[in-house]
Amino acid sequence: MAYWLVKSEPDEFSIKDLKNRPGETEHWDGVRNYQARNFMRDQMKKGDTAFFYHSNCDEPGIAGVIEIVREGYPDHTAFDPNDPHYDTKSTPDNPRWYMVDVRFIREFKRTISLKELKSQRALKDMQLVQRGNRLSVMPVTPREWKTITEMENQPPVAKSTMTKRSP
DNA sequence: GCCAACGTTGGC
DNA sequence: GCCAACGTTGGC
Repeated sequence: MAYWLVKSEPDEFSIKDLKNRPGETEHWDGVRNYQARNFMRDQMKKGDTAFFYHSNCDEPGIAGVIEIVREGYPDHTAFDPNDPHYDTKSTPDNPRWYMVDVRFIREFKRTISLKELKSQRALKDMQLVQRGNRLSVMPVTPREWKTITEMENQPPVAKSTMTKRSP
């Protein structure tokens, strides 16, 4: 089983929104980047798990875990002229964009913030924390996965607060 | 095939 | 809202 990370803006679609969907399942549509598409179309497998990352919000970071329940198939939102992700170059006969179906597994007890991920030496090579990274679907190594899931149970304590004295 | 212009992402 | 870092587009 492979590990992944997928990004979504919580104002548009959050991990809570996924949990509230029928069957806690939804298709991951709207990806319009070739590298991300290739991952979904070619490499994501049923049973793979992924981190649900909240981007472009107050506290960017990983909010929980989801599972791939259906492998890559054409993203029909690209065929819909009324959809914001409509693409005239994608047709049912020759689809350009793909999506997968995902199911909610669990929400982390706390969001593991991007800031915290960046501060972890073990994650310094992770694609997510590299400068200028904009990819919305990316692989996560088993080691990175383990590191991050363990971080959930180790609430970050800022050094500045550790040295503070009680009044 | 080069590259400038443009559009988007996403942290801050 | 700003802007750096990208990806895409299209003229040549």
